[in-house]
Formats: sequence, C-alpha cells, structure tokens
Amino acid sequence: MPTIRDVSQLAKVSQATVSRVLTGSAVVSPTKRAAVLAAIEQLGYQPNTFARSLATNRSYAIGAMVSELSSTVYGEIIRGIETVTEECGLQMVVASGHAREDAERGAFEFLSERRTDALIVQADVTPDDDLAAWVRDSDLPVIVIGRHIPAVAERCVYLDNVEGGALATRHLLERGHRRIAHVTGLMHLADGSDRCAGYRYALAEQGLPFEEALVAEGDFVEEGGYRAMQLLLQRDAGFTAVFAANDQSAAGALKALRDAGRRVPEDISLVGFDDLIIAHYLYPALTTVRQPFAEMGQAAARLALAALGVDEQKEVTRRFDPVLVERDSVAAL
Amino acid sequence: MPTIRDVSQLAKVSQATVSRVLTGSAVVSPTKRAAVLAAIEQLGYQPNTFARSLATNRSYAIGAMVSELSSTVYGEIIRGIETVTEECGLQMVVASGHAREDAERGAFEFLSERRTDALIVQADVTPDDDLAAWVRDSDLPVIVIGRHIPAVAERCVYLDNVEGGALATRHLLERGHRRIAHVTGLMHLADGSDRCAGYRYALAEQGLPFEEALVAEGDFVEEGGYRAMQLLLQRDAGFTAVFAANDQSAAGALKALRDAGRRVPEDISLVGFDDLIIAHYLYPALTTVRQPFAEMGQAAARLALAALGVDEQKEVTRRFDPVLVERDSVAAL
DNA sequence: TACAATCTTGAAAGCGCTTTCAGAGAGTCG
DNA sequence: CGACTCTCTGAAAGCGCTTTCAAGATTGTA
Repeated sequence: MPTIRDVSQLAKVSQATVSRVLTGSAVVSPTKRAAVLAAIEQLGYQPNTFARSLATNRSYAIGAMVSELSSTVYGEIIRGIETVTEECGLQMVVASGHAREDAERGAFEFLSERRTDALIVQADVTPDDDLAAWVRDSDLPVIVIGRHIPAVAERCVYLDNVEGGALATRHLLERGHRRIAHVTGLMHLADGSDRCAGYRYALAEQGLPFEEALVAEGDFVEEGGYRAMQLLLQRDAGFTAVFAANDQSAAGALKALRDAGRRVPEDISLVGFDDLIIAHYLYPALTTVRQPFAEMGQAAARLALAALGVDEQKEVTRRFDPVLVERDSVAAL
Repeated sequence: MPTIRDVSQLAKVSQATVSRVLTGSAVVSPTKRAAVLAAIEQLGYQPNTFARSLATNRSYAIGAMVSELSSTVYGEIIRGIETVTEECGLQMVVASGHAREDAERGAFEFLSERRTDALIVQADVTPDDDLAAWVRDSDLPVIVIGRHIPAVAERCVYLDNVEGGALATRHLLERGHRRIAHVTGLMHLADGSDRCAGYRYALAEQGLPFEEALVAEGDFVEEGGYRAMQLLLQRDAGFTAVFAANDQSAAGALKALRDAGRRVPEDISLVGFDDLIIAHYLYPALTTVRQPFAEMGQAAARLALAALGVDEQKEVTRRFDPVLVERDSVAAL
C-alpha cells in the first residue's frame, strides 16, 4: 500500500502539499497539483482512513441505530440514510436495538464509543426523556427519527401522527361511514395516542361524538389487532368501518373479521397505517396511511450532516406529512 | 477525553503497560494491572479507536453489502451478521447495491477502500465470475452469501436450492397431486434454475414426466408470477397444484388464480419459496420453503471472523438446508 | 553464592495522515 | 528601486495507540 510519503516523493513535493490537494484545504499551484494527481494515479494511492481519522478526529462514518433490523420499516429508514451517506462518501455503521430497552441503550453506547461522527437513532422502546438526554448529553450530534420530542425538537424527524389518524378517519367519513371503530396502538406511546387523537379530531370535525364502545386497545402487532377486533365485534356497537393504528393491527383485525364471517370491504371497511409492504399483499389489499420512511431517513442524515457542518442544505424538513394510499379495503357506504 | 497517557501517569506505569492490560497482549503483574484498571475507571477512559486502528491496521469493523436494503430478506441477513459482530465488539458497516450491477460494484469498492476488516457480500445482479474475482483478488477476506460459486466455495454461504425445489414439489406430491405446474424464477440465475432442477428431480423420483406445458417462466417478482400463472391457466394443462419459485411470484400467481375464479387451496394448491414476511399475510397464508436468512448471515459473519483469525469456531455451516413451512395454501387431493 | 533463564517493565519508534508556522518567491505600489 | 503584502510551499510536530527491544527484577539451578 503506497502512502502519502510515496506520493510526495514521486511528485517531488512535500507531504503537506499532497495532503492539500487531497483535502482541498488550501490552494496548490496547477503544476504541483497535476504532478500530485499523476503520482496518485500512477501509484494507485488511496489515503489511509485510520491515519486521517486520527489526525482529524473524525471517523467519516455516521451511526444508525434502529430498534429492529429485520423489519421493512427500518430497512427503508436505513436505505434513506444510506443514500445520503453514500453521496457524501461517508460510511454508515448500523446497530440494532433488538426491540429491547437495554439493547437500545447498548447499541447507542456502542456507537458513541466507537466515535461515529453523528448518530441517528430510531428507538421503539426507549422513553422520550432518555432520548432527549441522549441528544443533549452526547458529545456528538444525535438525531432522533420517528419521535417528536419537544425538548429537542430541532433534532427530531417525525411524522405528523395526529394528522395521519385524522387522514385515515376522514377518508372513511368521506365514504359515508358514520360509525367508525378504532383499533388503537399502544396508548402509552406517542404513535398510539397521537393517531387516536387524530381519529377523535376528525370525528369532531364532523360533529360526531367519540364513543368509548367503538375503540379497543391494540398493541401494534397482529395478535393485539385480532383480539381488539374480536372485542369490538362482540360489543356489537354497529360500526361499518375500522381504523387500525398500524398495518399489522389491521392484518389481525382483518383476520378476526374474516373469522367472524364479515367481508371486507363489503360489510366493513378497514384502513391501516404505515404502508408496510404487507399492506399490498393482504387480501383485500389494504388502504392505509403512508409514512415516507426513506425520506425521513434521508432527512435525518441531512440533519446529522448539517450538525457536523458538512452539508450546506439550508432547511431540512423535520415534520413529514402522511399520505393516504387507497387500495381495496374501503367501500363507500 | 483522557488518553492512554493520562491513565499511565495516574497509574504510575508506562503506556506500554496500560496497552498490555487493555489488549491482553502480555502478562502484567496483578498490582500494576489493578492500578491501571483503577485509573481507567477513575478517568472514564475509553481507548481511541482511530489510534488503535492506525497502529494495528485493523478497523474492528466488518462490511456488509446487500443488494437491496429495504427488503425483509436482506434485513434478516443484516440482523444475522449484526448479532455476531456485536458479540465480538465489532462494528458493522453496511452499504447497498441498489439492485444494480454498477452500484453493487461501487458499494463493494467503497467498503474495500475504507478498509473494513472483512466483507460480506450479498449480490443479486453481479455475475458469479465477478464475485469469484472479488473473493480471490481482494486483500481482505470476502464472504459471499446466497450464492454457491464452486471456484471459491469455501467462502460461500448458501442455500441448497435444488433440495428446496424438491422439497416444495415433494410436499405437493405427498398430498396426492400429480399434475404440478411450476412458475419459475429467472432461469439465468442459479436460484431460478436450481429450484427448477429440484422440481424436476422430485417429479422424476415419482416416475412422473417433466412437461413443458406445465412450466412458465417468471421473474421472481409479482408481475411475472401473475403473467406466468395466466399463461399456465390459458394453456389449460389441467394441473392441480403450483410451485412458484419465490413468495413474490406466488403472490402474483395467487392473484391471477383469484382473478380467474380459482380458489386456493380448494381448486389449486400453491407453494412458494423464501418464507418472506408476506407469506404469512397472504390469503390464504402461503405454504412455502423457508430460507434461514438470519442464520446464513451469522454463518457468513463467523466465516469472516475465522478468516481474520478472530473467531475460534471450528466448522461453520456453509450450505444450509431449506425447510418447509406449512400454512394454508395446500390441500390434499 | 554465582550465574543462567525467565518475567515484567519502560523508552521509544513507528502507524500515515493533517496542520501550523515560518520562509521563499512573486507581485504591487509609491 | 525598496518596502510591503500575498501566495505557495515544506519541515516538523502532533494525533493516541501498539509493539519492539533491551534492561531490570526475579526465580531457579548448580
């Protein structure tokens, strides 16, 4: 492996000059510059990242922690991040939180210790306060994705979940549904309570009352959706449509509906949330509210770069708007 | 940030000694060792990775290139890799090939240049020969995942696709089906031709003839599966079951069947391949052949570590066996 | 008791970059 | 034409580790 020293000797200049053309940190006369470039070419020289990092105290890598790696959601986030790191010649190192609080913390610490230049964190179970502390107390820029934490809002990239819940509900309302049930997510998480708030908000817009009997708490996974739907069915509150807090709950609800002999969308309309890959494959294909995960990942990465002073990007979108994706699970009343 | 120097002064020993207790590279007397540990604790010292890397010429990171990041398959592979890198205190840096040959090459080069200690490559479109060249010519260990390339077999982690195809077909055979159609994958890829070979093999085992009319070429994605199924239907060759070369093709085939008014599994049985997350969500839930992606990722990582002399693991499984996952898309004849 | 063999230890030399600092030319102006 | 300012360049000092090498301490052996 040739070093900068070899290049400098071949080009008959000092190492400093080679370094300058490499980093563009200062002007170099055209002749020397050309000589350096030629030498680099000839030797097939590639700068040693370790040495560079040691000298500059930058890793030229950004860390991404996602709660769970093998989920399409996080895959898309990672992809979003990767597109921008790649574009900037930065590495992306990823760690998984394995959907457990201790592991999320562990992954965060691991990434911090190894000195990535910035950290993007998508935590499912770590509480807001802890995340806020991570952002505040870490000596590298930390961007939080998928959470809106007021205390550190400028470091958060998130979806407007209230609007999303309202969007789903309004869609049903527009199709003439008046008695709309809601399978919630975990209500102690912002994602859950915000989407529910959106549901109530949309109902209120139409002057419709909020009925306890029409809502059942789910847990963001299929089983919970199934159980919540059973409960709803059993209450027999006469609804014609259901808004499930995410696609997995919707899948569970769909199964419960099917098991109960109700047809979707002929008897009951159903709307999900997230637009996971499965939404497309369910039968009937699920109408749902899309979260632009990849774009959010990109935004987080840009925010991280901006915090590092690398990216010139003026304003990065931090709050994303959900969009309704119509498929086949909703019928007009 | 305290450095090794600070630690050595506080502990009243040399930097070399501190380094020795840190890396365990040599014995240190219990007293000094304790002093060092105490100093480290007191200062909250963390070794600087950059300096360490520069000195040892190791990055303590392994690179993973996957063809497409936002796919559950690759998510699982990545997760598998991560579990072992985490266990060994190594970072995992990931890059995406964006399912294009030039990008796959680009990602590979990017990772090589940045000197990860080893590289795990899952390429969809790069030809076998190029991959073999990467393995052979790279100066760091390269492990190929999801391909069996005889020339560099000891660096490959792969599924026995022939056996997988046979497994799917036998399952149908055991349920009494005799006329079994096959929606292939891309036949110029080993995954496609091997699974087809398995199909033929299982047929032959039962003394059944291979009929051209019963096979239609798909492309591993939904649209191709849909079209292939339409073609099969239109030929009217009287089959009672279909083996689709992957779950996405199966999803397309399922839709075509449904559109043609055929019920699955009552009229036609269907088996997929991969056991993607969608298999569970299709209706009826898809019986399919599972690839143990996470385990394969782990194996690849262990192989990489073994090549680095880090892991003591004696023998790492390189060829994985597919397993049949029974759900609701197959009925006995 | 003397000497060889073995352990432990510290000094110092890298690893390959970046960056500061000062000097050498070149250009400008009165 | 001399004084002064700019621009470009190179020497050298780190960055914070690991590792070699030789010396000192310790133990064992004759």
